[in-house]
Amino acid sequence: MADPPTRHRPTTQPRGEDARRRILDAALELFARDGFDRASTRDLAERAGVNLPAIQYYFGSKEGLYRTVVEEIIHLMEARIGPLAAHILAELEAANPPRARLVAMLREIMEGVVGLMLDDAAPGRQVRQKFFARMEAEPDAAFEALQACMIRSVCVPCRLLIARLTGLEADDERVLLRVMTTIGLAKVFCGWGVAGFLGWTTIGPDRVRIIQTTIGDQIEALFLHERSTIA
Amino acid sequence: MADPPTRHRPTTQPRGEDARRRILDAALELFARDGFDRASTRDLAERAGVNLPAIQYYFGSKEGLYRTVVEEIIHLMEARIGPLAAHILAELEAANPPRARLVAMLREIMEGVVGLMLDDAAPGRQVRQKFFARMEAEPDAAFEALQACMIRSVCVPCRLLIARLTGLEADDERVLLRVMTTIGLAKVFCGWGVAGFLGWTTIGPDRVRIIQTTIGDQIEALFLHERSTIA
DNA sequence: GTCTATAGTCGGATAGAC
DNA sequence: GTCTATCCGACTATAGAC
Repeated sequence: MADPPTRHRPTTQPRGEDARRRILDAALELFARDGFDRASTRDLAERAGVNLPAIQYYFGSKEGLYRTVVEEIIHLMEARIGPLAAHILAELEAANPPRARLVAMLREIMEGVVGLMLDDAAPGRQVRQKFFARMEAEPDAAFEALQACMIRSVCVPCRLLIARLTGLEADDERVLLRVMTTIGLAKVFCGWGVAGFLGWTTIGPDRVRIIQTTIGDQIEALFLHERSTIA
Repeated sequence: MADPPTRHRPTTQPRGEDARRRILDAALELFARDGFDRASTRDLAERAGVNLPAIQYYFGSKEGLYRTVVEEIIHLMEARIGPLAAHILAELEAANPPRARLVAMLREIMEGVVGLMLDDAAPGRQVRQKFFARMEAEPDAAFEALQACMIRSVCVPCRLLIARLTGLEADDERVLLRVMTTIGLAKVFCGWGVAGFLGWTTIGPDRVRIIQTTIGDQIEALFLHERSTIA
């Protein structure tokens, strides 16, 4: 998995850019479905409607293509939940929001995560879910950036919010543990279980809303009252 | 690592079973670390201290060895949390336990799961965690049995308990959603984040206890009061 | 039962024509 | 930039001696 920096030619030619795009789309789907190893470059080229060497030409190597795919996922994540995280950090630094507002922000960020993961939009929900699952199974070098993105956009704001809500220091172990469980409330819905266990074949915007409400309500139940300071 | 020179002489008595066992141990570790595809039979044979064809001899094929490894994991799970699940089901059928008892049982089963996953005992915690993560990433045929085991031992009891606690039917969608979030409370600790995010290098019995308490306390906060009937 | 040697296959990468 | 044909390494599995 660690080849030297290849000569990776991202030239922006009209005809080339189209082939490049098609390879990227096919790779996103195939890597998610089969994983890095099982996805063969032959199958990939066929699906993309290009010839085999095109992969080496545009991305240097199979792994170069893989890294590019992961980077695309990261950009999607960053664009969707990055601004929200930044806003929360700014608001926390500028003022000392009341308890209800802190809980609302916590709700917002966790609902944002599942909204992003379960949204049946462009690159396909199942693809994203598979990629997300693989991130945990294979602590790949390419995935470290994705993990870092999640920590920056989700864990850090979540941690600061819970520190305020519990009245503990941000690096207190109890805060970290509650960050984990709070994330867990939403994270279960990012795995296989959503379709399988709930018996849902599709997840429309209405069902996303139901899940978000479920998570949000429980966050309120856990944090809205002062009692939670003890835990 | 290497056994003392006392029985260095291969008298070919239990030699077959011994080799089989060593292959199985090496496979458990290697499949967890590298996954099915990346783990090569050559590496495996070397680590197990046997020759290459021994794998075909004892397990028929690489995939046969893989299935056997997964079955071992399933047996471990079944032995640890199966009896608890059976007991809960029996108690629910025989009587109508008070609210506090229902919550206690819910606590017990979720704490049992993380206890099993994080216990630094025999086959190694990290191995189990990796296998668990892979189960989600690769909906393998061999893993379906493991998923079925988890549903039978965790999801079903959890579902019945939450149905009683909320006063809803067991197949109500709201019950299923709360089963998901409740499992989520514990499931986050079965992934990579435990060591990484919490900054722990090892997880001793004391830390397992802390995690269990965290989860249990929040289950109580969510279910102990009648308010939860609304969600 | 154990081992050496090898068969047969597949997949990633490359050379070089167009 | 695109393609055909090919190389080469790695892998699983097996044949057959001991």
